[in-house]
Amino acid sequence: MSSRSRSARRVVGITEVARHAGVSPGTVSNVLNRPERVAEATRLRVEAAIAELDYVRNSSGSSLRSGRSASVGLLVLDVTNPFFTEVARGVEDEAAESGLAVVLLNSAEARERQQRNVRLLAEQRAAGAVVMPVDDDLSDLVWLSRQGTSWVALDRGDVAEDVGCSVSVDNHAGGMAAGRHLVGLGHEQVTFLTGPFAIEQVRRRHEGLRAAFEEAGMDPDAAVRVVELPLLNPAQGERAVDKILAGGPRQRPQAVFCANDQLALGVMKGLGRRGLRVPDDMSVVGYDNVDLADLVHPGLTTVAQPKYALGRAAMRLLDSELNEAEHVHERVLFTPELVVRGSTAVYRP
Amino acid sequence: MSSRSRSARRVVGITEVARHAGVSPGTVSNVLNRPERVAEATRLRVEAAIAELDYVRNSSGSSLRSGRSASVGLLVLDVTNPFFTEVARGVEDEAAESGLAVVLLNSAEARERQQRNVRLLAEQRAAGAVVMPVDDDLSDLVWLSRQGTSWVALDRGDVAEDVGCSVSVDNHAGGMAAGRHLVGLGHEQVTFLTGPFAIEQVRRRHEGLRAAFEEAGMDPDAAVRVVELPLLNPAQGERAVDKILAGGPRQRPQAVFCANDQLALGVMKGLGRRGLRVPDDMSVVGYDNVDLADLVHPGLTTVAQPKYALGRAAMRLLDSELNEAEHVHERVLFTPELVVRGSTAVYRP
DNA sequence: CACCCCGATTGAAACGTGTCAATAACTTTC
DNA sequence: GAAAGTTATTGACACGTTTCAATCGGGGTG
Repeated sequence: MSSRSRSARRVVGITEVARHAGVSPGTVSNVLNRPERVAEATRLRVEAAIAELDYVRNSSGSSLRSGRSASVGLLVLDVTNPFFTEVARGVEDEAAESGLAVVLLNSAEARERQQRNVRLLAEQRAAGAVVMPVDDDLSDLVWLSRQGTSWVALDRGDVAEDVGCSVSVDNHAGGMAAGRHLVGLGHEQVTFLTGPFAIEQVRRRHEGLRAAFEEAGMDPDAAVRVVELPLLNPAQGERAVDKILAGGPRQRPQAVFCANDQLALGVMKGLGRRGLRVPDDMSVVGYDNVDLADLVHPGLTTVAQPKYALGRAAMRLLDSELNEAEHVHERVLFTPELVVRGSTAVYRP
Repeated sequence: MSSRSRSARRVVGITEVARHAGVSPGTVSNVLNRPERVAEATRLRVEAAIAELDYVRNSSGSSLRSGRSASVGLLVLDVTNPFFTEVARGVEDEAAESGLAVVLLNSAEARERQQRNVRLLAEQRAAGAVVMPVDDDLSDLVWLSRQGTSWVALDRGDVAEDVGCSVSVDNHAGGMAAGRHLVGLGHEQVTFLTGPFAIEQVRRRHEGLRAAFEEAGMDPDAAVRVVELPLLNPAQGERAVDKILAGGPRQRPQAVFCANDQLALGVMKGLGRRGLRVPDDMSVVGYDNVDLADLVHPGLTTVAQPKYALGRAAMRLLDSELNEAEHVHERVLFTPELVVRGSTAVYRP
């Protein structure tokens, strides 16, 4: 005997419920969607039938009919990155309140996977999407809106307003906050450790950092050195320590500003392995304020992004775009905040 | 002028493609689903029409017709937990190879949300699901299979084989590995810091830990003390340090075994804040081997779970269940591995 | 009592796809 | 060149839902 019992009872549809309650399918549909239009007595009868037959609505039917499904996609760059998972929580909570289902899709930082996911959303006739694009090329998304699925870009402030909505954090301000903090501590030689400059966010952080030095009357070209890495993960950060220290103790920077906490944590580990102490021998600043920034020792000074709020705002924006008849694209900008912990200290030559 | 251009061109269907290519809709369907049945020439003609009209299939139509959708759900306990996100990667990669779309749903450790998500899967007529259940009560899942959606339980080895498939890691062996390690280092007083014992996994780890002491000829009741917490997160771990140290230096345990890395990292922080050094004053062992276990200082000794492999195996199992005509539920068990880092050391009274 | 009105319900049509039996076109064989 | 066989294509229908114009029934009004 097989252990599957699925075919025992065929899944029931709206018509069977209707027959069972002695009404027409249309009435059942009304009970489900606009209960106020149906008389108390019949409503109760239908609800009883629904319960008795254990009817569960078939969303394929609905969305076939309406042309749209009631779910929104959330395209994240990387499911394993804590930054994105916090954002996901925000999106989910807000969506739940609007009665929308969230399907989380992972682009794994790969353009080709993003494209596949966008296509999937189009095939499912998703109502909308919250997207963190893998790079500056938004043509996939433009195509998506032509297919009738609206979207909101997340963490990408440079989206033109005639293309789509966006919610992001002021990266220039973030870089500047970090820079001012380091300048205030007396640092004069800083390395900016970053991912590819093709990513707009890190470019802006870099500019902000330089602006802080300029503001203090220092020459940013002399003060800020850049080390560019292909990926923003801890292993890369650890390996990059060699490059940071290259040139011997003479030219060693006094502080490292990392484009991301993962990178910063890797750097801290790499420094420790080489016998350098943080912050005595070198200060380290991260970006994002992931949970673990507070767990390492010393705690990581970092630029905090309002991750959860970011997610909520994006979803709220999307929701209003879905409901407004005439929508004008909007741009929402959050301001990040520096969180000072133990990984930065006054520079003592 | 509105900035939305969506209604510019109605989304095209299979019939319009057919007309454009001068064939019947059925032929277009064949081109999409069984291209070998259609003659080369017509196939090319249809493909040209598809490209020209930028046709994208409507999955609502397909799944309405077939009764099942081509996507599988992945129900995780907590999107923010690195353990689950690694598993998610495994599931996604395997699913991509089988041509299945993965929708990731978050139960947020809440029974009520799990229920909502299960219902959502039923409404979408999902082909299957990989589920990490919130607790021992699997009635939601039994209901789900009655609705025709098969599932594989993840990380829950006690699922009866007549109920469903499961893929899990041997928690008893994991607890035992940690225990043997601590015994070997000479520890005689260990605290097991854990989440609710209602969770089967942590019960088994506890048993394994005790078994290791028993094996060494020691009395587990005397050697192992249990501190139970409501949740398994870093903040809880940090706060629990008070309980661990309660009773003064005399009765202080020599080591702490945590049911989870997050907890262990919190404990390490809490200990550091109280001026206790790891591993000199106390050894700490975690469970999971998340990325960050290797980034803190000292590195966290922990029981590694094959997270990615776990996800892949679960998805593979689900896929075979979906394709086999006669399926017999299966149970797959992985063995965890102890990773020794700097957080544990020989006990020196 | 005829009329109208109004709320509640119905019936039919449509959404886009997949299936399958039936047909058409074409090839081979004698 | 006709019959038999093979391959390619068609046409119609079903899936479950929603919508909307049409209908029904009952109560109030003139």
